[in-house]
Amino acid sequence: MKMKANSLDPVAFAKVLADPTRQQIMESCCCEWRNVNQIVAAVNVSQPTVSHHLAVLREAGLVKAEEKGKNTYYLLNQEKVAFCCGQLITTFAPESAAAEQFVHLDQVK
Amino acid sequence: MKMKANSLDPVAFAKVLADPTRQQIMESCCCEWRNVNQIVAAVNVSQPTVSHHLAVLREAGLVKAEEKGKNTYYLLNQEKVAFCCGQLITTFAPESAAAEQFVHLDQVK
DNA sequence: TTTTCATATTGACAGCTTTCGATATAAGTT
DNA sequence: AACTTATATCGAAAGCTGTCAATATGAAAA
Repeated sequence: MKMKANSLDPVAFAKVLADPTRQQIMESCCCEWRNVNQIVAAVNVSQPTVSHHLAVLREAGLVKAEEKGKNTYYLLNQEKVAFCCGQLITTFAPESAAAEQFVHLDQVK
Repeated sequence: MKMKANSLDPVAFAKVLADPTRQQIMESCCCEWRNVNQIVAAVNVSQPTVSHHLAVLREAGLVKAEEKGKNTYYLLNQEKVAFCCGQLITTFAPESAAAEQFVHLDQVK
């Protein structure tokens, strides 16, 4: 059974998501590897601000980073997002229809 | 088809969740109606602080409130939580296994 | 109607967060 | 080696947020 090293508690997860710029960044690297300049072009803030947000996302394990020459490419960690959302649902919507899908996560609290 | 009056965008939803006290409050009224004193007893902050957080949750539509004599009872809106988590999943984990369950939400963006 | 109890509101303060310009770092280019 | 390009880090300013004590409100109890 695979050991899940870097988990992310529901408060920390929500804090990361609780910013519009960060959500824009997440969308922009959701499904394709994007370098910082591409992300800067997609959101309306300065390059240092984007780097700051990427650091937050990196530290939370919500994006994967890959250096390639001069560039650093980022990709959203969709599986981690899904896992954290599953945590939220089992905790705060345990009796909802949606919760059934996540029962197997078997929260240890 | 039922019109969904008060939606909640993903940033606003995350902001509400992005506080440990608020998550504790949500847990304490997740599955049973609780009055403010009961909630105060369950979390380690003052009564005004709890009232403040309950106001935030109320304004977001994430709790239902019911006055009964001197007391006000609160209950977490699990379906709304589930819906918002579904939004997060379809937006930020669209290629995950979990996303398939939420496809029917058919995001209008 | 006075008192008590439950909850909400107000005002203030401390700490955190977002943002930026300036600068550092470090890799490729000339 | 000097220059450019890509990204990260630093330091500071502005605004937001959580918290509390004090107080207001409003309903039931005495």
